[in-house]
Amino acid sequence: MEPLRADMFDEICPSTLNPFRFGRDKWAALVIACLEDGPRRFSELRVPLHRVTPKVLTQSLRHLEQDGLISRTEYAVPVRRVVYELTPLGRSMLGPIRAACAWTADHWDELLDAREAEITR
Amino acid sequence: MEPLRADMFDEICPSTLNPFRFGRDKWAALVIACLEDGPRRFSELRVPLHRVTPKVLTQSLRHLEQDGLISRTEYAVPVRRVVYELTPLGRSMLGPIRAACAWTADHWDELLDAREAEITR
DNA sequence: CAGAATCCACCGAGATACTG
DNA sequence: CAGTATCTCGGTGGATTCTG
Repeated sequence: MEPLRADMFDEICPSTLNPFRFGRDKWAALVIACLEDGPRRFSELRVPLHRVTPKVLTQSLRHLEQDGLISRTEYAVPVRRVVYELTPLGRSMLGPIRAACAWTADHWDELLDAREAEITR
Repeated sequence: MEPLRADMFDEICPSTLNPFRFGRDKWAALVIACLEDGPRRFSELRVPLHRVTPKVLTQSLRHLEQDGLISRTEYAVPVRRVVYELTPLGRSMLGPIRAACAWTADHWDELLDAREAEITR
């Protein structure tokens, strides 16, 4: 599994232009995206989510856990490690999420146009 | 086109249990649902959305309009009427929305269980 | 009828600093 | 390493009252 890139969410995410939201809070969708390829450690998640403070990231992870979408596993040896992973329930969300993302990609220009027309009005 | 029922969204909507959200604000998804079958007047929308104050409903409608998802048309005769309608862009969202709603319906019990397990912990 | 104006409470989110 | 503890601030959503 490849490491997550630091610029994974630069520029566009999260944008208010996107009319779809997943999870309870602002960063939930990005966390889910990070976990698509497999389990990740807290510090691994912090790389692409470097604009999120640890407090807020923890909050988001707790919410996802409370909703049964991710699981949290703690190891003490050889060093302290906490691993987050999509549950089967969380993984089953990926289908509708992909449908929504495809729609957004297809209509991004229209969304942009609508917002820009509003500004110049 | 049938009138919208007053109990259309009673009981469950909007629930924090649902991990999908459409539009920018709390009520956007319900407005879209109301417009699925065709154009509706402001006062028609107020029937199923009776728990939403007119100010907040107007806000939500304005947001949807700014995002190009609905259109607003005003008539003065014979009486004042303002009609809201899904744009083609808004209508094209219905596909992914249905996918998300189907997922939620399929996994509602699991979502409920996860939240309840959290409470008793 | 279709809102606008005003005021207010809450909560999500961020900054900063600290810890088992 | 993986978080907590405070504090703060702004924005969303709601109650109430008023209007072209």
